[in-house]
Amino acid sequence: MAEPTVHVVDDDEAIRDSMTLYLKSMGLNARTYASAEEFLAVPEPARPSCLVADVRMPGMSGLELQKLLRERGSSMPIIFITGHGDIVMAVDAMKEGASDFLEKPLDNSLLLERILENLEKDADTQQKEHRQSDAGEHLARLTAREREVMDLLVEGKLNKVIAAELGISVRTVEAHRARVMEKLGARSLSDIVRLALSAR
Amino acid sequence: MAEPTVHVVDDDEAIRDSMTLYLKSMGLNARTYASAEEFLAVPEPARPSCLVADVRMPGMSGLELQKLLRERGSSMPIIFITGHGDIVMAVDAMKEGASDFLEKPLDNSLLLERILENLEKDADTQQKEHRQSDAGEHLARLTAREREVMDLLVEGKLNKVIAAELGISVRTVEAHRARVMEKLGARSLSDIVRLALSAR
DNA sequence: GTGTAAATTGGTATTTATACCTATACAAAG
DNA sequence: CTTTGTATAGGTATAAATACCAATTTACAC
Repeated sequence: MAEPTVHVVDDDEAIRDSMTLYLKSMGLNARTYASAEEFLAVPEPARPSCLVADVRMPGMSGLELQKLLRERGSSMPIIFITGHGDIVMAVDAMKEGASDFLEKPLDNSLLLERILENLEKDADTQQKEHRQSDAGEHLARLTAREREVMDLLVEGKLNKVIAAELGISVRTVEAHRARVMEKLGARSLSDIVRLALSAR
Repeated sequence: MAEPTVHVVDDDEAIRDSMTLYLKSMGLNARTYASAEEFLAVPEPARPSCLVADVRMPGMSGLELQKLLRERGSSMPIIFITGHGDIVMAVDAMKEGASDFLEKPLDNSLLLERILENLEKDADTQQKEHRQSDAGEHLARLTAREREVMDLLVEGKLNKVIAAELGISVRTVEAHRARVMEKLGARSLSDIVRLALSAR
């Protein structure tokens, strides 16, 4: 597993510096960005990661950054920090999937605790996503016809039923079925079913 | 599906009355409770339901009520309302799985909107939970031996392999397998696999 | 056009699973 | 003691899947 990293996005240089100093003193990898735009400009960080972002910043706000990341499909945990937040803002952020919402002035040990929680959670998330994308890649290797046959197979239909539904011979279904098993590295029907279910 | 119902828990009678009046005028079923204790005293409400609870109340607080319900395994959506809340309180509630956190004075149309969202979401949740408990009940009907056979079956093993592993004849495995299919109402192996996976 | 991947179909033999049937042994519950 | 449920095992016949083999057609890219 890659080195866990904390990504700090805040327009206030003093905060960036002190936070980085603190996190590094606690043995954590930390990177800083002066704006949401700067964070988005770098290649997607390796996981497990945790984003610590100010809500109010010149340019793109922390909440807009969150929205963009989620649309982009990133599930990176986000801890918001704010000097002048209110309940509505906090609740909205949480509903959009923020992990936490802390007020300045920051309690460093509290922040660290939350960061560690989220790094751990993200490691699990990453594993799960990895399994899913593995399954997805395997499925992507199937041709359209093979995929059709597999879907019907997963529904529990017999080769002869599949053949009838697709208007082809049982022999052809058998051929496709064998190819599906081979491409997916499955040794039994239950492997196929599990793979199909885990991929969605 | 049962009638969707809103459960209002607030110690302020004026708020209970006005909210009930409003919700009923909008065609919703509403029940009121003067305290968390009173809500807990009644039998668990039918779903889909949505709980609207004040945070600060004499006796048990709204947040304590939420904690208790979650421990009890209830997934009922909860909308908190509060007159003197702060960010920490709201964030904690959201992290514990609250659906929303609104401040008094309440905007009735906003509240209604959130309630409707949550009733809809709860209908889905209920369906999902129903399927899961169905699966669980079916599995509970199996004898220990049948369950053993089923587990190996789900792992993709052939009858003869199962027979060897359990030290019994293939015939017996076939008998158990047939009983499993019958008890679970499964028409194919993939039904079994799906059921086994959805039950955990 | 030529080549490649995909989809299609067939033969044969073997292995598995299924659908019926019956039957014995044992333990717990009535 | 009898009944019920469970686990065990077998017979027979059919249906289905698998493991090998080989072949034709079609569509798309180079």
